[in-house]
Amino acid sequence: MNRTPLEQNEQCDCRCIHQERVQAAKEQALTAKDNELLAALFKAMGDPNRLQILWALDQEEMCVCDLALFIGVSESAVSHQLRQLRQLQLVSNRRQGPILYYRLTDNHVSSLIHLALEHLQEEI
Amino acid sequence: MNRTPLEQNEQCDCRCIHQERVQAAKEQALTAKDNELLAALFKAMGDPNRLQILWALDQEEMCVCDLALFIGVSESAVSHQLRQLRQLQLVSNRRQGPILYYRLTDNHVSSLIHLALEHLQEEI
DNA sequence: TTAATATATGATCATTTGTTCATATATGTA
DNA sequence: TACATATATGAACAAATGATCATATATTAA
Repeated sequence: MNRTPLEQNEQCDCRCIHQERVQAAKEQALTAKDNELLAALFKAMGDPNRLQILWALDQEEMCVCDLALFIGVSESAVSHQLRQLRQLQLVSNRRQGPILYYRLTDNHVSSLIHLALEHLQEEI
Repeated sequence: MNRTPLEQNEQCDCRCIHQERVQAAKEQALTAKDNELLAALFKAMGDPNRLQILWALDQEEMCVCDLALFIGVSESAVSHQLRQLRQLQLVSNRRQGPILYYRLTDNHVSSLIHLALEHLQEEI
């Protein structure tokens, strides 16, 4: 085929384009920023270890050591993952002496996981 | 620190472990399989281009050419992404002559996206 | 202050990912 | 049949990812 990628507004009258559908899709599309943010959110939840962390924190707050033991990786690895989750504001922590207790920032993540879980269970 | 990762059932009495929390987390944990499947689902939704595809298909079925034009990448790239989404059964297609029209397999994906979007909007 | 604990962070590296390019397959038409 | 169109697929490669290791920081206790 060997074609260069099409520009956003370029039309191509030599292909099976449904121009009106593309146009409608563009009009109803998420903003670039929203799309990026949404994708980042799903991506953060899309790693097995991070998902285990989120699932565990949905039940009870835990410290880094607990989480490391729970999911079976080093504390450093957990800490790196928690940083990502913190940056996306999916988790928060409170300090009690030297220990940081992590928890879910709000219940949105929990809702998403449970909704997705329903999807899985209907699937099979 | 320089420690080897802890095994699933290994205890460590020299750290800040809350043994009962770890135990509870293990008891309530998702099965390994469910965790993997869930993560795979979120991961699939966690790429900007795939998310745009899913969002567009939530409105109307579209062919590969349409999608390529819509998100501004090559048809080959779209086809590769659609394969992933197909393998996870997030999208399905119907053939009409030489053209494959893609659509969302069910409305779960749509629900997930909209729920996540609410999360974003409350966030800001 | 010194030492120990709990966590964070930077560098490194192997693996994974997403795109492109080239090619293959499938359908329709002349 | 031959040819064009629509899509799929495999190889290759750059970029992103996630873990580990070594080290740094923060808190507490001696």
